[in-house]
Amino acid sequence: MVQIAVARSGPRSQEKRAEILRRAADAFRRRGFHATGMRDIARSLGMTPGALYYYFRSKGDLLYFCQQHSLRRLLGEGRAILSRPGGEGEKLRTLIRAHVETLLDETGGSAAHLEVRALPSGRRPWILAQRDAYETTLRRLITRGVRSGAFRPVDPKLAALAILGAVNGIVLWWKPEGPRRPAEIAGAFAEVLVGGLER
Amino acid sequence: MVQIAVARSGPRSQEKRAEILRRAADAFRRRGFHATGMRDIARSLGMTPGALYYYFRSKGDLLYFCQQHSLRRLLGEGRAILSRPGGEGEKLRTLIRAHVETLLDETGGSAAHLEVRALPSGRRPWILAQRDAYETTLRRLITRGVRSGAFRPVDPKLAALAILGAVNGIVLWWKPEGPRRPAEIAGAFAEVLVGGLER
Amino acid sequence: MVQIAVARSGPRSQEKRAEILRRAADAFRRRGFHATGMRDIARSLGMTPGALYYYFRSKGDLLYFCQQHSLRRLLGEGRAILSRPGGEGEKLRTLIRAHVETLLDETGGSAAHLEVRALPSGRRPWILAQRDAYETTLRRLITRGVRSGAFRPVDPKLAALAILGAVNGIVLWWKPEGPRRPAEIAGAFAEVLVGGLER
Amino acid sequence: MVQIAVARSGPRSQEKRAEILRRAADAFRRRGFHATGMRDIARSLGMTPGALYYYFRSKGDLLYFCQQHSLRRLLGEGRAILSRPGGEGEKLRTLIRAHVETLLDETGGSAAHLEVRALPSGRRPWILAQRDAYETTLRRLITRGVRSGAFRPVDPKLAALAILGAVNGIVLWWKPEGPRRPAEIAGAFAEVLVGGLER
DNA sequence: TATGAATGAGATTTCATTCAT
DNA sequence: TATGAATGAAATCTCATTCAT
Repeated sequence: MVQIAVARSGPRSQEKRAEILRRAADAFRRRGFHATGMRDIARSLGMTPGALYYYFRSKGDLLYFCQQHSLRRLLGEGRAILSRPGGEGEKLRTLIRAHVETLLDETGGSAAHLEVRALPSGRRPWILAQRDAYETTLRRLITRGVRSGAFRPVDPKLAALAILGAVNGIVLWWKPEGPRRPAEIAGAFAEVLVGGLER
Repeated sequence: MVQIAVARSGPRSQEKRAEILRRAADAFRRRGFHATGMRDIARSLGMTPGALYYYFRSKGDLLYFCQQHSLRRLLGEGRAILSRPGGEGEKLRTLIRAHVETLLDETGGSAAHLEVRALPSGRRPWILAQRDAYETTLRRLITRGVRSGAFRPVDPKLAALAILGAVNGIVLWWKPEGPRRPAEIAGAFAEVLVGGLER
Repeated sequence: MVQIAVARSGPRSQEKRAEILRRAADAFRRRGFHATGMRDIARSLGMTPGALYYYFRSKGDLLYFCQQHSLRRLLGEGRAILSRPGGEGEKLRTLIRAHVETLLDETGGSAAHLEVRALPSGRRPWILAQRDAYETTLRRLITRGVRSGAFRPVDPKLAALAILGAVNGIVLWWKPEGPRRPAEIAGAFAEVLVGGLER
Repeated sequence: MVQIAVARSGPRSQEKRAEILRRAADAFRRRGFHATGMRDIARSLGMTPGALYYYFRSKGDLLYFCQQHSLRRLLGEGRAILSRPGGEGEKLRTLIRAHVETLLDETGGSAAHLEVRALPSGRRPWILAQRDAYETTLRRLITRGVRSGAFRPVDPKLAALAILGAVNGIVLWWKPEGPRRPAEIAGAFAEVLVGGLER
């Protein structure tokens, strides 16, 4: 089930596909989609550019599967968190922490879900739908918190966007070799962002 | 004084330069720097691509001056706000509102200051310095608030990055033709983001 | 009569035309025809590129008139030298010295007659004819010297080309600010080319 | 050993690289570097312009490797000649003949070492150094001849430049399809430049 | 006479992609 | 499965030239 994100079209080794996605995601995150060439990705894998096309149809598909992987994981975690018992504040903190840690999880190579504009148009709808679903999950949690009185009466949509912007923005400055560990960042962001909602 | 950002190299009408920058910034914001061609910018101005080079040395320079314009304005406003009397909470709200409105001010054509990676290397240091200066301004305000007891004991650097991520992220989804006015967004973000810091 | 090379089409100040040609020739000599832009020439004159077109039809024409000027002078001197009394050896030495000094005469700005390939096709025949005429003059002098016994029995055409190659090549390395004066070079070349190296 | 000039960066068949260099050198020699487009070179090889970039990084590099090839060969021959026994006059004649034949050797595709100004700045120092080394070789031979009394007391530097100018100038007028064979030209030039014209 | 502005053709170069082997 | 080689479209940029003023 875990491999669904990656498994496709028969024999093509899933491991290799996953490895490629990891490197691609890493490159996209560091340099941006357009500034990253297939050459760069291939070189970082010790392959030739042509070989990548045995595993993926196009550069756009590479981006698509990166984002798919990311979003699937985020959405899974998000829904799991929502369905647990507990107060909205605590749930939201947990969700933000999970989001940050997923984003910065190097081995997962995720975090490429920002450059939606670069997606091949045929792939975009699916990603947008998933992204909306995730945003909806988040918004629903906020709405509940507002209703229950746990949160102040904010506009849930804008609050959700503020939170997403803050956490997604991390990838623009964070570097694995930098001083801050993901958990530290995750905790601080959860505190600052949820504190603003709670009464 | 506003035009300083734009005035350079003799006659080359500043108005035209400003007009070009506006359109370029708009295009960069919508499609991203790499996905925007000189053709696109020229067409939106009713010019030929070559004509742009009469006003700007390169596409990278176009980005540079967009960012310069943006940052100059943000920094000016930021410093002005800090030097006024008042509590840190209120100042921070004002600063966030000003930031959002600057970012979304279409006629200013600003908001392109996100794609630092795409800057020509010779131009990057200046932009990074200005960006750091702005971040420092924000961090300093937060630090003061923490010291004065107005804010909770957060890590000022991470708090600043959370706020900046949230507000800068707006340009990724906001469209002039959408339902929300800049002022509305500005107010909501200020509330959510500052509320999290205040005791 | 002297101005014929430059005077054309009525009022257009001949002085200005001459001044432009001097600068153009200088630029062509230093950087080569293709690497020299109309901008460069205009800037060195304190003009705008457009203004040059008031005086000359095209960049190719600029080259043409430079070469015309050069060749006219060389040919005039060459013929004068030939018609004087004296031995062929001495005449050839004088001709070489005159050629070198003309070539390196900065104020004359000549020496641009090397890049024949760059001439507009309509202008080429005239230049080629003049160049041939000059070469013929030189060849004739050598032929006479061979006949008179002053020179060894060389192939006059190849000998002429050797001499021309040697002297024209000077512009590829000589710089006004360098240590050698034109007269010094002229003398040395005349000696080596006419007298040879061996005793 | 000959291929060292060409061997680089892995497989990229050296034969193809050499073939490209030959054509490029030929085109540069005929039309000049700036007047030769990558299109021209590609067409003469039955390729697309883009394909050239699989073998060479840039047009400037094409020029660089042409010159490198030329200079390596010239320098090798020059040094070999100097180290042989014999009188300076005879050695100089041999060197000039070798130089001319190398220059006009079509299959070698050499002779492009004149347009130093067009070299990419990073490549220029190497070429200039090699060129200086060659000139030094020649100058040294002349100096020895002067000391030994075989040559008249000329300025060795200027004499060397005269000889180089004469032989390099050949490429400006020589065409493979013309009437004179390289050996004929080589002999005549050697005779005139070493023996002079006068008896 | 000269300028600011613009044009349009062309140059080099990049890059995702393909394909025979 | 993978590679070397090649393609072709597009991108940025340059530059001689024109033209209204």
